[in-house]
Amino acid sequence: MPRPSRIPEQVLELLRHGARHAWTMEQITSGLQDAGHQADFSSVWRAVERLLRGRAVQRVALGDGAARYELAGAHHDHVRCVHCQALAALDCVLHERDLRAAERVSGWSILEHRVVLDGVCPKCRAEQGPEARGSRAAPPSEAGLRATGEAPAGRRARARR
Amino acid sequence: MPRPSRIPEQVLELLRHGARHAWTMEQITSGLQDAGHQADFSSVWRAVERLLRGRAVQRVALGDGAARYELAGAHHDHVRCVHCQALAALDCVLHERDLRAAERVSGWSILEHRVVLDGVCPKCRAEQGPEARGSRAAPPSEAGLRATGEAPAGRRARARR
DNA sequence: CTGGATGCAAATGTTTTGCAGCATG
DNA sequence: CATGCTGCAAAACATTTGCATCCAG
Repeated sequence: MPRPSRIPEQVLELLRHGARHAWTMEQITSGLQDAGHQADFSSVWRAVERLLRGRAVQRVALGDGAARYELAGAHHDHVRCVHCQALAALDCVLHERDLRAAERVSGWSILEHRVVLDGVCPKCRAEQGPEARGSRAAPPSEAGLRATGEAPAGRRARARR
Repeated sequence: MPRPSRIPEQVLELLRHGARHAWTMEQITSGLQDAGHQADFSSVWRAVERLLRGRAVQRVALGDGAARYELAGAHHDHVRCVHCQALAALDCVLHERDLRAAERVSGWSILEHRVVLDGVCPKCRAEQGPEARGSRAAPPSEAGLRATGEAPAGRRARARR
């Protein structure tokens, strides 16, 4: 084989021990660079692609237009704060029996699932007021669709989409 | 008011009666054009944005890099075939009680949820073989990650991401 | 007239690929 | 000394915005 393919390992290392649940490609790249590894974006991209194919990493779409990657296995779902865009992991909220039921009803075989919840984090609920609580159906105006705050853990500057 | 703002209405009409569950921006645009409406992409984009703000339409991320839009309300989850990329709607598989439980455990207020299941549609399971069934954890090689087939209902030519 | 909607074009951001070089087995 | 990983650059895509224009009120 050619070069010992360090980047995939470095990516795994980062995903295992980094302080984040789901990483954008850019976050992975700069994460590696911060760790002292010289890593080109496209090399990282290809490494992640390989890891995806090898089922070591999975892609999650949080609905904000940026693809995130996280370790496969240790399954967890995600909650995103509609105010500050904070992201947290949750123990799986979808039960096997519900998946089985869905299989029976639909006729599909279900292999994986990804759940993204939109909500309000405890911090924002405390700060920005209790009016964000409870109203599950249709909040009055357009609050939250274009959240203004910034995420705690340094997300990208521009809130796309 | 200015021009009678026909595009948002046309978009809603399309989403209500079109033969699709979730539409990409491009699908909406060409759908309107096929319906005889002259619709510029950016005008459609802004119309959808308005509909999003007005809570008439919601965005769903299926994880393939293209944002989809669908009517708000009539909530349903999505299953996507890892072989042929077909997309189907499912009755909600996530129960209120599980959401409440997640709220209690996490301390977040949960407003919305989006579930995307990956699986194998009945057609592909019949055609491409039963080996795709059952193996929930880690399929042998890399089957499905780069599905080769094309979706039944005319999806875009290139399978991006 | 006025203000918002529209169309066209271009900017922005992200993902993906082409290609040459190069380090290991 | 061939293979497949790397890096750099650019292409391909998708999303978003600027701006002049247009039109119902």
